[in-house]
Amino acid sequence: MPDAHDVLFRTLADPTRRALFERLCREGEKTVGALTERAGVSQPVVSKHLGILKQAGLVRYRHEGRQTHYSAQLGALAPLVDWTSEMAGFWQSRFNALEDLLKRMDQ
Amino acid sequence: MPDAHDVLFRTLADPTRRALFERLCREGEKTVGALTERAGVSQPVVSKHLGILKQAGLVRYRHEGRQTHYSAQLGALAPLVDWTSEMAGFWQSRFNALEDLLKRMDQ
DNA sequence: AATTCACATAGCTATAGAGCTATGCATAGA
DNA sequence: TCTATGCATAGCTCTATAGCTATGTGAATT
Repeated sequence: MPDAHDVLFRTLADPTRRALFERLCREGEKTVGALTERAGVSQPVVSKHLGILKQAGLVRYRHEGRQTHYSAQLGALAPLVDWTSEMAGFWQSRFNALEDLLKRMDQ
Repeated sequence: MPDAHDVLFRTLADPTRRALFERLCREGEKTVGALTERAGVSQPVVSKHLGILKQAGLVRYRHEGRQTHYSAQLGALAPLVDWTSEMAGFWQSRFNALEDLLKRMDQ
């Protein structure tokens, strides 16, 4: 079973899907129809991508009559943020370790 | 042609490839042989993934005799950080520190 | 009640790419 | 020079999935 990073990276790796998420982040809540207009793909494809984004926790929806309004769920990006910070942290600590070593050798 | 985000997300979406990058971040420079030992896939597959990571700018290598030493190139994560920051505007402050760090360390 | 509309689901095709084995190409060592 | 080693490349197979059209479902409209 894939971990949280896996789901997020895989979900956001598709350009069409990421573009949908970006639009929801930038422009706020949108209906499926509104998203389909500028998505460059058919409505079923948009629905499918939204379903995948939903499963990843990146979006949520709200029914209003026969329309479905989707919106971004930004909190879901946290694992991605953490992962990136962690990688940067390891890098930095090794850099510092090297600095310390060089300082000690300098004496 | 795919943009920088596309390349990064696609490159890091594969678990095997991301694990290789993580190991290089955590443990520093490694030879292909050392990476292959714990990768769970064959050596050619490791080489292929390293090639893709290289193309994405996430790693670099150095030849030493018949060995190739790979290491993480963390600066390449900057576009990912930027994208995330942009999407999650209200987390911006939490990320400025990391962004600055990456900028200073980017070679 | 019948029709139209908004979206979801089903089922299919085609392609991308992750894995394998076999082999090539240097370099190190005998 | 001949063999062994470390890695890269070639060529293949197989699975995952992004896209499509057709159809289902439920709400609004007449």
